[in-house]
Amino acid sequence: MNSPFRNKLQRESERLEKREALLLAAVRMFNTKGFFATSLDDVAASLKVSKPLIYHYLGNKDQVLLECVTRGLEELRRAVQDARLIKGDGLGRLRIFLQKYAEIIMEDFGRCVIRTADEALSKESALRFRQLKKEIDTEMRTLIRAGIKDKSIARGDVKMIAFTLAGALNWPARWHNPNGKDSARVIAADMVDILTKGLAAR
Amino acid sequence: MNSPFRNKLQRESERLEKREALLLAAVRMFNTKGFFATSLDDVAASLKVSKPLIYHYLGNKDQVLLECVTRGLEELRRAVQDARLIKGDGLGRLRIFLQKYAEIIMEDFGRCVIRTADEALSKESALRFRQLKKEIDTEMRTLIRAGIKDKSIARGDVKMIAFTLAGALNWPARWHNPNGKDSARVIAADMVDILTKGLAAR
DNA sequence: AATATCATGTACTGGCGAGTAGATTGATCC
DNA sequence: GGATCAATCTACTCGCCAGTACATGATATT
Repeated sequence: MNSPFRNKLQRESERLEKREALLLAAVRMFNTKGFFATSLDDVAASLKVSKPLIYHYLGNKDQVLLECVTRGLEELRRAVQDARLIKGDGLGRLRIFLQKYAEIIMEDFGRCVIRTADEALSKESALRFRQLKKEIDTEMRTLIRAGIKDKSIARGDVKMIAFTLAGALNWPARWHNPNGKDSARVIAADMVDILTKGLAAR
Repeated sequence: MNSPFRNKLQRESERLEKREALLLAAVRMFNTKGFFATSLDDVAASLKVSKPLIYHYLGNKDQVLLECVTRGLEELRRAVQDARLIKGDGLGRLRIFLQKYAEIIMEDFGRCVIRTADEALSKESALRFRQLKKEIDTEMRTLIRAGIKDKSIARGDVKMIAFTLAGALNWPARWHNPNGKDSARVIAADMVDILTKGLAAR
């Protein structure tokens, strides 16, 4: 059951669990109070441990933030790659992706991606951060182009389309309350619908 | 011409000019480096003056930021109020507003409104900040509702429509380079078009 | 001419927070 | 059973930066 003696595997997984808990506490605090207004002492205190423990498990503040955003971007990349494998026309595939994208953006790590500005990271980390974001953007544009090609998406400037969509879907990272009653899924679906059909009455 | 002797009026206007220059230097630096990464010493140094001068003309850091965002929000409010006076159907009026909104968001003070998170301000200032934003949001929703009523805008959840539009139009505050070749007007027009017509081919 | 007001600078204080040194305890390994 | 390693703490250093005290020269006011 719950013996105080652990074998190697248990210790390993316990370590990971602690690491995870620290990272999660950090990202949540970054999201609610903002990166600069959050001290590592705060994060540590919220779990009733001391700051050096964060350095032990996660490294310095820059590394912590980089890992947070990398996780978020990893999820987004998975989403975009999944979308490519789906059957259906370009618009359909894009819609699936957008839905997933918006949902991720309302989760802990995804939200952090949006709320994090380059200045928060060290030069090298910021570079990496931009690279990863660029990847997502590129993939997204590919999806849009495919839709235009198969005529399911209206012709237009692909870059502007991508920015417009991303902007709209990123915004919930700022206002959505994860503890509120509005489900991320419904919000995402609503937004995707508005974006797909447009404002104008048909 | 340029005598070293000034009369009262000239002194007054010179004072305002200096104040303005300081505020502009501040908001630009906030926008490029981020509020927290910008020290008032930095701002002062960029104009080759000393920090206490900023306190003399503008007050403390919180007041500086509050004035920046208030200016941006003031412009936005003017835009929304102008839109109400225009002739035409709801969609037409909304489009005019959205265009103007996006353009403001790509200017110094407008951009600052979007880039500023509540945590950057003192409690009281943040409260005021939220109030002003709320006003814009309310007005915007009124515009949308009018469009739905006169059937120029497709039916839908007004709140979600407002958020989606605002999100899309806010995003350039993060990526648009004011020194780049892309004109704010064209970008704004493109985005408004995409949002109005939607992705789906007709 | 004396005095108040404004513009501006130099030089300081005080606090916060990132990051580190080093101690302690306990478990693991040989 | 000593040597190593992991987990954790306390207690520091050091630099940055908001904000202030105070000086000084210039103008304006009467």
